[in-house]
Amino acid sequence: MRRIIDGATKVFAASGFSGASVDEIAAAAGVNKATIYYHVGDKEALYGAVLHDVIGNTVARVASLISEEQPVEEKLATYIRGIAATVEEYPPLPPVMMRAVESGGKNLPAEVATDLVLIFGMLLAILEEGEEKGVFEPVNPFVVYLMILGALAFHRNVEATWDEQRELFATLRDLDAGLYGKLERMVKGNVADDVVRMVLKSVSAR
Amino acid sequence: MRRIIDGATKVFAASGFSGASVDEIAAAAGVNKATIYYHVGDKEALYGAVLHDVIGNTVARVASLISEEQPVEEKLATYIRGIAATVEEYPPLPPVMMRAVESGGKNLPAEVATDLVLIFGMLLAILEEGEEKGVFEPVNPFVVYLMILGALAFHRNVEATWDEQRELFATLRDLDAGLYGKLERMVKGNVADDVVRMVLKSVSAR
Amino acid sequence: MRRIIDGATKVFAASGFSGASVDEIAAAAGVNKATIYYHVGDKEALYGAVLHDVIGNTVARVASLISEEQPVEEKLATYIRGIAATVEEYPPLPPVMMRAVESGGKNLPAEVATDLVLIFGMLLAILEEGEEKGVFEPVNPFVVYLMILGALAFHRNVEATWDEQRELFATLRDLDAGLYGKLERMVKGNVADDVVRMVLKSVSAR
Amino acid sequence: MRRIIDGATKVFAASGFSGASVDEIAAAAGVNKATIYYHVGDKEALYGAVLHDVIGNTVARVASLISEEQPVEEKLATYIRGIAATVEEYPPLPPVMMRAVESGGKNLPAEVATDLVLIFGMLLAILEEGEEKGVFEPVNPFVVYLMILGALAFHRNVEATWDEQRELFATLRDLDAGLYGKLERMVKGNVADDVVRMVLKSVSAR
DNA sequence: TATGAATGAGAATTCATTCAT
DNA sequence: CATGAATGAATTCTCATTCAT
Repeated sequence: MRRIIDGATKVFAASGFSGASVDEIAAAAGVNKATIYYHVGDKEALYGAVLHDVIGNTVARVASLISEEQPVEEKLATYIRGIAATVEEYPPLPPVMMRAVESGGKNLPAEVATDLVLIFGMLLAILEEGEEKGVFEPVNPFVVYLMILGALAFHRNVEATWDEQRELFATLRDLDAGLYGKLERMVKGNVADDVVRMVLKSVSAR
Repeated sequence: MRRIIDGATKVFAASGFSGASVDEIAAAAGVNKATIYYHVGDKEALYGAVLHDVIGNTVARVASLISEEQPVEEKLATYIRGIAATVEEYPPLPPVMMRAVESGGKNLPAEVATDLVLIFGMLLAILEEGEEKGVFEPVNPFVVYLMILGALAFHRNVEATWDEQRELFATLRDLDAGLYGKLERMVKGNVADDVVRMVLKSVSAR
Repeated sequence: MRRIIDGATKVFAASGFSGASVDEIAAAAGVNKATIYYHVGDKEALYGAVLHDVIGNTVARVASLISEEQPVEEKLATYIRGIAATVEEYPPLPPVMMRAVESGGKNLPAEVATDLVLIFGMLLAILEEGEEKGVFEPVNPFVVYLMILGALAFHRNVEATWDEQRELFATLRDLDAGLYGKLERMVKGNVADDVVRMVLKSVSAR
Repeated sequence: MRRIIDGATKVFAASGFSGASVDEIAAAAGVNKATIYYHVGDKEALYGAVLHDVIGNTVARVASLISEEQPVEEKLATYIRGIAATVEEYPPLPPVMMRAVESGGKNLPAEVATDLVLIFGMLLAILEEGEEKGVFEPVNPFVVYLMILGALAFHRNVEATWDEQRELFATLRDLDAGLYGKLERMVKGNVADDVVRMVLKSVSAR
């Protein structure tokens, strides 16, 4: 089971739902194709299992990092860094989460929906606490959520493939070497701190 | 040609690159499958043509909205609202862009990479101008770019499919009606203004 | 063992040899798939066991109904009614027998062939006795056998599924309500008596 | 199209619906497997097309043989011989028809149901005419239909596979050489005349 | 005696692509 | 410029069978 989920996670993350083939997944997992069907069910069920595994783990991890005693700003920072860290250690997360949201629930089992709500609920609680304490000003928590996720998800992705795309951006490099260099530094830099700083600034009272 | 691109855009947006079938696209476009090959080339070329059409149009539109005379904060607001408006009128944009970035350049022709850089370049120019004028503080422009795009893209997607997902979130509604109601209001609300406000706040000097 | 045979009979009758899956049979029997292999052997052996069970029982039943003292016409009537009664009580018989004959002996073990010959031999004996006594005229016993079996088997099948097919024959009903009504009465009527009458008439001397 | 239907007819007749593989059919038809899907649709549609072709042809043929001027007994004989002749020239008919009826309409397209009703309607008309003219006595036409079809269908099948089954009946041969010889003669004999004679006798008035 | 797990072989179906017309 | 037909190569999924426990 573990091997199946891990293999599938890798392949789904690399190629998306329709891009991934069950053959490929079986090979990556080191099991027979039929074994996947025996234990998990069809491709869609497998996809759901992967999402639940990946996102559920993220929820657990981030929850464990935040402690009640922290000041609320720190909680928010921890939340962002927690997601960023998971992303760092666990590259498949962003594409998988992006698809989960983006697929709009098609192929999205209830467990996964719950996971997504849970992880959002954590942020909501932090923002409400901050607002009550007068530390944060009223904001749309969903927008904050989307900005954090969007930034981390996109970034990780671009970073991961920057090198492979060297040719793609060759035109740019020839055209405007300065811009190219700047872009490269941004892409390769540590984005988590930037996100923390910007989000904190944007929600803080005053 | 127009019909082919439009049909393909619809199908690619709905199903992604590997999820879309040339048959489906031909049907959506109302042309024979072979005609697509005659005019555009293979599936990858078709995908490139769609991306170029969609993203290129966005670049042009946003560029036309920003005038040199505007104060830099307004330029930034216009930029964000321009992208939001394109998204509003042109639903396929976010999934297409998300997949373009997410696929990490696989199936991504050079033209499209250029488009993506162009649209980022516009933001970069605005942020640099703001910094020079002392209106903005130094930030990682790429992070800003990602936050804007991420928020708008994710949001549009969730909004578009919220109603279809009603069942999925039924558990949540039963569990915590308050949270559910809040979430619904956030999802359905006008997100562009929130993004503008938060981004401006997060980049402004002081 | 009993449970296996019963489950398998049900499934084979419903789907035929290749249409039935061992998984389905195991589920219908309420035993583990491997248990079937342990007790019976492979699918073909299982099929043989089912046929032997079903047809062997029919042979025994019909044989027990016919007594030496009966006049030969009554023997023939008893034979036909015996088969009809078995069919009535034991719906899987006709499809199983039809498939057994129809498959042309593929998957047909020797035991079952013997059963089929035995049941035919009983008819043969009756017809020969009738001929000797001058009650029946010379006929091709095999044709008589086929007519009896064919009529009972087909009928049972059509009757069993008439209601499910209502839609299929809707066109006919709209077209020619009279014919439809007649057909329905024929299908639902007691066919055994009709077969007895017609067969007796067709074989009787003069 | 012709080649596909012919190949499929051969294979379905030999192995039944689930026993037949689309690969095998494609090979028998001498076309690529995908071509079958392009022209006909899935396996079930293919099966329906075969049934319609086979049974529809039978209807047409038998109808063309019967002329209005014939006395009604001859009409009945012609009807039976017409079906027998079709069976003779067109071996796949019986198993295919048996399955059509036996499947109870599952997988049975409306066209085919119509065909079956048509061929039965012809017999019905003959029997009613005979009854009106006082030549036939009242009988259940459906039973007559089933006896004719059953006898011809089973017979053709047993005959076709008698030789292949030689081993199966070896036990019988050793046991009762006389019975075996008789059986063989019956099986190999011309059954159509026997059926005509018996059916005519069983329905005739007096 | 019974079973959960595993698997190689094959089955149905789809798909991107080509080509003659 | 357009299209119906054709196809090789995958792709998803099933199945009969085995085996360690």
